[in-house]
Formats: sequence, structure tokens, C-alpha cells
Amino acid sequence: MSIKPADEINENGTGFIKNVAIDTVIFGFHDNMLKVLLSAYKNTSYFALPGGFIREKENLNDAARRVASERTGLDDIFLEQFYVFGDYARYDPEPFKIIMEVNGNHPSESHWLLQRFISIGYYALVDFTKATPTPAAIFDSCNWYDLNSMPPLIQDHTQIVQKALEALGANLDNKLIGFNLLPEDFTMGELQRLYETILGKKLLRPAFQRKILGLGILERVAKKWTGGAHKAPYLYRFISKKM
Amino acid sequence: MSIKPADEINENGTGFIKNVAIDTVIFGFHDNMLKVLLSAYKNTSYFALPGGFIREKENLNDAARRVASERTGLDDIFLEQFYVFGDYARYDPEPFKIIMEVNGNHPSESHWLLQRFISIGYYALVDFTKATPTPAAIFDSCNWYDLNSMPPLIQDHTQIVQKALEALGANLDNKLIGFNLLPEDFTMGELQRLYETILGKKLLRPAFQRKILGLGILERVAKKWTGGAHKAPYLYRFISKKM
DNA sequence: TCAAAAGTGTTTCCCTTACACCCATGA
DNA sequence: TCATGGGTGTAAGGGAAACACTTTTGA
Repeated sequence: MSIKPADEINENGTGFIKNVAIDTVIFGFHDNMLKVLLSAYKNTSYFALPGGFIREKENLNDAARRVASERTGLDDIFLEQFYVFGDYARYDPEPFKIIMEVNGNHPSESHWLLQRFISIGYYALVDFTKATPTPAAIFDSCNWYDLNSMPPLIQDHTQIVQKALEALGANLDNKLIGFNLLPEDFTMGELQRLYETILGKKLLRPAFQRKILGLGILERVAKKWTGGAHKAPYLYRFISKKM
Repeated sequence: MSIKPADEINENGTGFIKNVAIDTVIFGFHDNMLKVLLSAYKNTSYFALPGGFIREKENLNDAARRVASERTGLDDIFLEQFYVFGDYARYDPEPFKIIMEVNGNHPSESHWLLQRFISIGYYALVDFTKATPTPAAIFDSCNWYDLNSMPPLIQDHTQIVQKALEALGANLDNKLIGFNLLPEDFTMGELQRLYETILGKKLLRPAFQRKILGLGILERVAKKWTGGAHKAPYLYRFISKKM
């Protein structure tokens, strides 16, 4: 979980469901690298996943969508639950005490944010070129980090990212979700490098091309003149993607 | 969720995590039918999935395991999270008011069990022949029901069963979990009928046999004399299953 | 000796793999 | 004209689909 803007914080968490948090692993793809959005708490070096809580009358999935939208400025984000993190050993209120103290709050021991939380993990797939990372009020920053060079994260957030990546890989072919990480138009090479990055292995180019095109879900749009010293690749578009 | 024994109920749910419930779809397989465990609340005709809550210092997965163990009398149950049900529209305290009233409780409006719950769905796969269904204190019954002839269930429990079945089907080959529904020794025909029931379609016998044996995870134990007017089938055993 | 269920063999087909070849482009 | 990246052709290999055949048992 991540601590919310100060104006929403009070001692007993009025208006929110207690003991339940949402942690969102927001993936982007740029320069052939998978990126995740991370925020740093104000005046500390604690990094965390974007997160939030569920309003009293809000659907769980809507709460996750709200979190992802607020951090990226996007609507219609592809989102999926992937695991619930509920070990008691996750419970460690010390960092949150420090974060609140440093920022001028002096919570009592019974402050709702210092209680144990069950955290529902979501991953989101967004178009890196369209997202505008925006920190929540209590964060200094909200930025993309390469999966391979993330700072240390609070609690078990590093394992949450790891598990999100596994779920993403398992669903990649199955649910055809990779397209959500690319702009509307993309080349087959870009798509292949995305797949290779997520799966962590090289794929054969002819086989990949035929497999993807064989799905019948892409339409060829136009040639793309990149200025490269080679044949111009076609641009493709996911057929059911909005225009 | 399901209401717990009376001795554990008090107005503010001391000792449990609030707003979070566990619902467990416990599958068994018998007479070529998939079965689920359902309970009826005392003195009512409300049927529900086995469920429970998380103790203050209990791991989420352990809580689910505890629920499944208490209802079946088994240890080492195969369990898996499959979805979190968190729509606000699930929230309907009326049945629980009635259940409590009928059984001599007179909860206030703020009773913790009448609040909104986020429900974490687990499915469990057990050996039908070893399980001994046991109702919790506030239930009259705990029995196996055919998937096709379940009584109406409270809340969205029917959809929860449906979603559990889908998750089970999706993982069947992937994670090789079907064996958990059969006794230690079983015939290839029994395994095939289990697969056919879960997947909802006929499979070709030679292909199924080769595919399963090709996995290299079964050992052939002995012939089984069923008394049937046909060749005695071999018994097989999952290699890594405890003896 | 026949029916029924179990086990195995065989052929076909298709998808994946692997590699080869051609095309377009800028240096 | 050469290197580079993109698109397509083709042959080999492996597994699934479909069907045939054999085996074992009780009626």
C-alpha cells in the first residue's frame, strides 16, 4: 500500500475500507526496456509502488483503476488482479511512522495506516508515450524505472513486482495483452522486442511474425520511414483497439 | 463470506481482520461428477460456500487452509487464490441480519458482520473419498452438491463457484492440479472423466493417455479387478504424491 | 463368442523450428 | 555495393487428431 494525500488521512480512515490496500504495478515499455512506475515518499528515501485504498462505496476494480489513472493521467487502462499479499510478516508499521513523522504528522499507535493491511496486487499496462507520471500529494516523485535498476522498495514491494511480471508473462500469449504496452501503431520488431523482454528470451523473427499475424488480430497500416539504413517496416495496429 | 460460530461472534469482531472475508470453493470428484461443499445456515434456507475470516496475526493463505481443513477434516489440501470479489453491489446485509435474528442474535446496525466485505476467493481440491464434511457451528449442514444441481446461494456465491471452475479449467494442464481430486491410485479412465468434466468436453482416449503418460509424472501401480466385463485397467499413481 | 473397456499402433495434419533468400534503404 | 533490418519461402521435426487393431474380462 501507499499512503494517500494528507487531506485524506485521519486517525481512523473515515470513508475508506480498513485493512485493505491496493498496490498497482504499472508497466510501460520504452527503449526496449520494461519500466515500472515508482514513487518516493516526501522527505524520505522510501520508494513504493503506486497504491491506494478503497472508498466505502467504491468497487474494488474501480479503486485500482482510479489509482492507475491518477498516476498516469490515462483512462481506459488495462488492469488485472494477479495476487493478494496477506502474510502477517508483511506488517511493519515503522516506515509509515517515520514517513508521517517526517512530514509533520504524529499518529497514535492506533492510527489506521499503522494497522495490518491485506494488499491486493494489480498490474496495469499502459502506453509509455501517452502516460504522464504524476505523484500523489505525499510523494515527491513518480517516475519510470527500468525493471533491472529499481531502487530498494518498502515492505515486500519488490516481490510484488516480481510476481506481477510472472503473471504478465503467463498471460502474454494467453490473453493477448502485450499490445496495451505499445502505441496504437507499432512495428513487428517493436512487438517482438516487447515479447522478448517480458519473456526474458530471444524469439525467432520469422516464427514470431507468422504466429502473431496468424492470430488475425492485427491490421497492416502503412510503411514507416525511420531513416534507418534498411527496408522500411510496416506499421501494424491492433484491430479492436479504439481509433 | 460465511458467518462463524456464535462463540466467535461479537459486535466488533475482536481478533479478526475487518472487512475481509475468505470464500472457499472446495471441489471433490465422485461418480464422474464434480462436487462442491455447501452449507446451510441454521434454521434458514440460505446456502453458502464455506468461508471465514482472518485472525489478527494469521497469514491469509493459512486462514484459507484453516477454513478448508475445518470443513473437510483433511490436512495438506491443495489451495489456490483465484479472484477477489470486491464490488460494492455485493454488499447486502439483510440475509445476515435474518440469519442472526433467527438464531437468537440481535445485532446492532454497526455489527461488524453487517459491514461491507471484500471477499478473497480460493478453490480447494480434495479427495472426495477422504473428506468428511463438517459444518461450522452456525450451520445445520455441510454437504457435497453436484455442480449442476446446486441450490440457490446467498450473495454472489453462485458466480464465485463459476469463476472458480473457470480458473480450475485454465490451470488444469498448466499446473497439473487435477490429481488432487482423485484418490492416491486411480485409473486412466477416471482421470480422463475428471478432465472431461472440468473442461466440459469429450477427449479422445488414445490422445489423452499418451499426453498424460508423456508428462512422466505417473507411475503404473497394478491392475485393478473391478469385476467389469472388460480388461482390467492399470492403476496409476502421481509420482510425487505422498505414500 | 460377444460386448465392453483398456491399451497400443499408425497415419495424417498442422504448427513450430530452423534456415535461406529476397527487398528496401542510407552510408 | 555493402551492411542492416524487414518480409517471405521452404523443408524438417514433433505433437495432436483421428482411427484401427489387439487384449482382457464377464455374461
